[in-house]
Amino acid sequence: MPGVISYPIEHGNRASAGRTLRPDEMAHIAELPLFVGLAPDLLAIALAEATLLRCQCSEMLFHQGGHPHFLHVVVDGEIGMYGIGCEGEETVVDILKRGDIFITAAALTGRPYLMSAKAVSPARVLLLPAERLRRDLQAVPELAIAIICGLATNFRTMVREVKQLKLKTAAQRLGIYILSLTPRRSGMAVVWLPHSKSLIAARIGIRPETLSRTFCTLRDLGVQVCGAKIIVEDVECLTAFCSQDEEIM
Amino acid sequence: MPGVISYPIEHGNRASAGRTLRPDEMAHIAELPLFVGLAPDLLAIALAEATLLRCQCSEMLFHQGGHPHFLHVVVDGEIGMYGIGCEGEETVVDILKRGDIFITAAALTGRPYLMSAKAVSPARVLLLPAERLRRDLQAVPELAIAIICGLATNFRTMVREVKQLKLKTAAQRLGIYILSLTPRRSGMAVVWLPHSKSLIAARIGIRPETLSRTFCTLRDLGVQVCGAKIIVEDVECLTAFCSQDEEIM
DNA sequence: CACAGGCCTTGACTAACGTCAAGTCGGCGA
DNA sequence: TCGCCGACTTGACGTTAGTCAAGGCCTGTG
Repeated sequence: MPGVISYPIEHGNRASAGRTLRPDEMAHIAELPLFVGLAPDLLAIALAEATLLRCQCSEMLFHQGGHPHFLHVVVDGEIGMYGIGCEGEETVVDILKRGDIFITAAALTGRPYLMSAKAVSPARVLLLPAERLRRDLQAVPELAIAIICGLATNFRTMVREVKQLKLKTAAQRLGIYILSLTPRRSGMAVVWLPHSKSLIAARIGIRPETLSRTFCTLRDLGVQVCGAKIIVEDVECLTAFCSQDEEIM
Repeated sequence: MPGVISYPIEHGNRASAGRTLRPDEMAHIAELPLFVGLAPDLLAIALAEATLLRCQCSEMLFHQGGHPHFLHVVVDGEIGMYGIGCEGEETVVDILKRGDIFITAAALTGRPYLMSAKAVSPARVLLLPAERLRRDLQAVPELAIAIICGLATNFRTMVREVKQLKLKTAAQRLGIYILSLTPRRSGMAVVWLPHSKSLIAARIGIRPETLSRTFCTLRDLGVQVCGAKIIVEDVECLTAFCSQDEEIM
């Protein structure tokens, strides 16, 4: 598994993983969806033992199978969640961005990580000690509810993922991915791929070779590819091809 | 979509969905993992407006796209969670049994159902009004934590599902399914399929025809099929074939 | 400038799984 | 008992995506 086990340090398992927070960081963190609406004193409780981890691009945060000690929150940048197969095959289960909480499930239940995490851009990640958090949840109902909402959102993302994998073709999944990059609901759209094509391939569950070919398939539907720039001539046409109902898919 | 849209009543959307609880039912419900450890007075709060829904086999509980009004908890029997594609193709995302909570995510966030629910055996389902529950979560931290644990477990189930779909072949997924039916970790095992083969096929994401053929593939690994009875000659051999690490897969 | 190393693309081939169409088997009601 | 229906199996074939190999293109580096 090249590139995967070559990082010896698992931040998720280090007690001294990050630094304590500076005031400006504190302010930046208070604006995260998880914490907005939380009274300043409750925020202080929640962040009392929190630290901030700075990651370089492609740095591993932790490995599948390891044991969690922190709840992670993405403050900046993007984190890829990888599933690793028995022969070291990697697949990308999700790519998280600012505000997303991850491994809530592992951290709160004490079960081992089901996924590995790797920064796919330079990133900063807030670490909340799991044991402390479990106590805070009892004391701060608002925090518990925020965690529930985060977890609920993550759960729904996974359900969509399962449905897509079972009910859509590769071309449809790619189309859905492209559509997720544009706010436009009709007419023409120009989008830029935010990741390398191999990462996107792993994200939608195909090989890079297949991704190339799948882009060719979409060309007949008015999707032009030029490097990382994608021109969708008719968003509605692509939406129809993907049979995409945003709300429930 | 035969059999799916033919049930006009959506219990999930009816205010008078079930009956209030009898004492014996109350006791049966108090033993659910969601509620054990909850003090009797807190349990009374949580169940104050709860009702019990009795479902016949293959009765629809609600449809994908609908709007949730209740948190559902399986008290008895089994509930299939179905994803429905644009042409009416059905796939089974999960099959829930006693103790499992479902559509927590939809009920608590107020978003539409991502899945349809259908009883796959006669079943009883506890309905907790969503609005009431949201208030209770504030008042009863123990309840919030129980909900978090339930959601976390559900989330991890979905992550496993995604990893399996992306990293395992149909034969491996079937093997993993069979292994999930036996507590044995080595030697010989006899298991009985708890569902029809077409349901199992939808569960692991293949067609019924492919399931038949896949059973033939597993025969070479010492898996004998006789109706619903499955004999696994060597559990470890099958486990190795599936590259199955229970903990993290 | 040459060159190495990624990343992406393309082609030829293969494997896995789906589709369509019979056909079998067992259960159940008239 | 008969006949029907639904669930399952089997065969033939098609489609989709994976595999392997080669080559292009860009970028960073000596």
